[in-house]
Amino acid sequence: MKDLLLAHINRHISLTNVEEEEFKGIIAEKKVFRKSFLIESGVMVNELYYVVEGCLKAYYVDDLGNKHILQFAIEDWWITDFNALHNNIPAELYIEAIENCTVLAISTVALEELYIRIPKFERFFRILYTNAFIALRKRVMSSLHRTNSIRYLEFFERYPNIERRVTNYHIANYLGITAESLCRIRRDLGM
Amino acid sequence: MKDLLLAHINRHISLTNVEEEEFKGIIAEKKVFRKSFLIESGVMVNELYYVVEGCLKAYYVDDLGNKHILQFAIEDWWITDFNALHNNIPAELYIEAIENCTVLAISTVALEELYIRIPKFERFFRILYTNAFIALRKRVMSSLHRTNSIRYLEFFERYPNIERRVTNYHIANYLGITAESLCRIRRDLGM
DNA sequence: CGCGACGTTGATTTGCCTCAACGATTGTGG
DNA sequence: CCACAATCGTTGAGGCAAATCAACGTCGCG
Repeated sequence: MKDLLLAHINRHISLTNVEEEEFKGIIAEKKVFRKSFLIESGVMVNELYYVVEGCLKAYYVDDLGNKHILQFAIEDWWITDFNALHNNIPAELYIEAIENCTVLAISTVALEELYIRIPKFERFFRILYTNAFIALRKRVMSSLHRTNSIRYLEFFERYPNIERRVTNYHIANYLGITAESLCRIRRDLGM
Repeated sequence: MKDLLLAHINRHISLTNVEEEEFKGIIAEKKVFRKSFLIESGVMVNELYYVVEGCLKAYYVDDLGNKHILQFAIEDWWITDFNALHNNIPAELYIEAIENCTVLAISTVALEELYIRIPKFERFFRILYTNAFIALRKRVMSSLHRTNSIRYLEFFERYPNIERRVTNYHIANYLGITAESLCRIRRDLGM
């Protein structure tokens, strides 16, 4: 269970057995059932989540009550309300399970202490956030300057394993277009 | 000159005089004149740039030859082709000076060595990339789910000091809309 | 001076949203 | 296990916001 996460981490840094054990001490397994929430708007956030199994979505609700999906997460992905977590402000996002999930929760307070004892973790998260930043820049390029049809195809390249696990409505929402438009795009693409 | 950068870094970590001197050793001052390039598409990238003075833009050119501005940078901002830098692939972006600039160049090879000697820098860049990631998520939310008029106003909140330094054409391009549309938005807002 | 970059306005087109309807599928409670 | 409700995918009609295309005045610069 926690080994999946350790393998993920060891792709970027090398941990000794002692360090692995110490890290295991600050992570806790959580089950989240379909339609229930890991984070709800307004709460304080102090954990980062790594998905071991299942599928979740992060969305916010605007002034008009419309939901907007910002991120999906499946196995081997990270999710939380990063803005709330790092700036110690109440969550703006809802993080809801689309399937029954198993996640590993990491308390940032414990993580901060760990950074001091084992700076290698600082390195790991530097690399992780750098990669996340780069991936988001690609998404900005895609969302601003490409047709919706191409953006739909790019979605599948980026999330090849999500297609059958979320509805088209979800994908349309993530792309910022209506479900009807997405349906017509799919028709025109012969899908 | 380099003190501006050290002050920037010391907002997140505390460096001793010795560490500051060591860091100064891996940064080099560069002048970039208006309309000249810090990075051009196709070249290999091995430096990160901190802007001491001036204004630059990062853009890419699509298959149809259209430019798309991804980022501006002014004093106290960082800029480079992060994807090319971190994945050791040729640059996709052009980084061009809009004004005559002074930047500080940090070689990532030297930086990697510094991370090992002084892990505090790993911490600094972890925090820097985390903040950049969070800021980009806000931009994604803005670009996908808000009207162009609101996005234009949000641009000024985010870049309050850029308004008089770049043309409306640049801003429109950054927002992914046409200059004509932006002009009409400005008219309707009474600007 | 003359050229090019920039900002602005108008006319037309177009892609997407909105609203509405309906069949298929899934889920749920009696 | 069936009946009914909710969700999902799909299609059509109509409208709107922004793109496109075109034109023109202003400004700064070589």
